[in-house]
Amino acid sequence: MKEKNHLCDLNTCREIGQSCAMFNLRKASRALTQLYEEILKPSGVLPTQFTLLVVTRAMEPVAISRMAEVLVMDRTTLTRNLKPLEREGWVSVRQSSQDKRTREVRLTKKGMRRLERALPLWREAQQRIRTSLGESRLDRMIEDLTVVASRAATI
Amino acid sequence: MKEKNHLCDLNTCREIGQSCAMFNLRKASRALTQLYEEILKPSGVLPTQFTLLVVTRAMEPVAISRMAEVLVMDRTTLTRNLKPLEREGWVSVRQSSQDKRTREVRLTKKGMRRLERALPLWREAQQRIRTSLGESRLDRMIEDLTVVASRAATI
DNA sequence: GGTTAATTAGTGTATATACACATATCTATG
DNA sequence: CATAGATATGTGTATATACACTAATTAACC
Repeated sequence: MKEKNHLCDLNTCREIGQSCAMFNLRKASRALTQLYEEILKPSGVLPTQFTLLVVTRAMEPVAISRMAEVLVMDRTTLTRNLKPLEREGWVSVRQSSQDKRTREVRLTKKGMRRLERALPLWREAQQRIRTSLGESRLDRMIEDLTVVASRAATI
Repeated sequence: MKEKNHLCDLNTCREIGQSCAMFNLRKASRALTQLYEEILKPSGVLPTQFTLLVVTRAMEPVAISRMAEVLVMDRTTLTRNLKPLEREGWVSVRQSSQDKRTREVRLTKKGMRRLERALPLWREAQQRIRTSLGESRLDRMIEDLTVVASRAATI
């Protein structure tokens, strides 16, 4: 008997480490983020910042809430994540003329140049993980991740 | 021509948002973490804290570096993530008697009780995403994530 | 046995994340 | 058109994350 009285006996906890979706997702996220961070380093752009530059470019001009929605990121988190980019002058965040509540994010020329500098490095990082995992497996995983992101937000 | 002169033309940036492994992994990670956080809330245990309790339980007594390695987490991050758990009295972190450099993490009785309280909620969260995705798909994804975590750390 | 290497860990600083709460603006309704 | 409800945003606070640097201890080598 011993341990078996507990919900969280040893075997259970070892099993959780291998089966928990959240744990494994966060772990992989840390690992991959570190890889991208290292490769992106020469460009002076951090992983999240690269993402924000790309999404800004793809959606500009875009309201903070709308952008946060696409990123599945809390609105207030995005506000704060944009600060370093504003400070560097890579993006501008200005009040909309139509709706004075809304603040619109845009990529600046400087931000565009920085993104151009980071892009080849991103390709390198992407290629490395792609080669290591195999194309079909990576594509499959990204598809799964997309589903998780949309489901988790609505379940 | 117009935009095509840039490496980061519109279509490229839109494509990156859909194909970047890092972006999609982080996005899914945020989404799933929010789901688990909401469900775990009544237990007073945050997602990362739940993970630390489980891993501590599975490995105790365990050195910080060893635990960080398993978590694919920077050692200094783990040191700081353990602080709230120490403050709550859920884990103890004490110098090893064998090696005075090493500090060993252990689950306390209080931590065990808290973990017992959180476990049913974790099962609920796990079940929800499992049902939503389908067992085989979730298992497959977790397998892929495990490979990513180990590969990314060594590439 | 003493000096150097390697190992283990913490701090300073900066970014990333989100909840609770507060503020400003807009829209719809009477 | 005044006001109530909805919408868009920012701040305070706490946790999560990692790099650069530093300190202490151990192991290895001569």
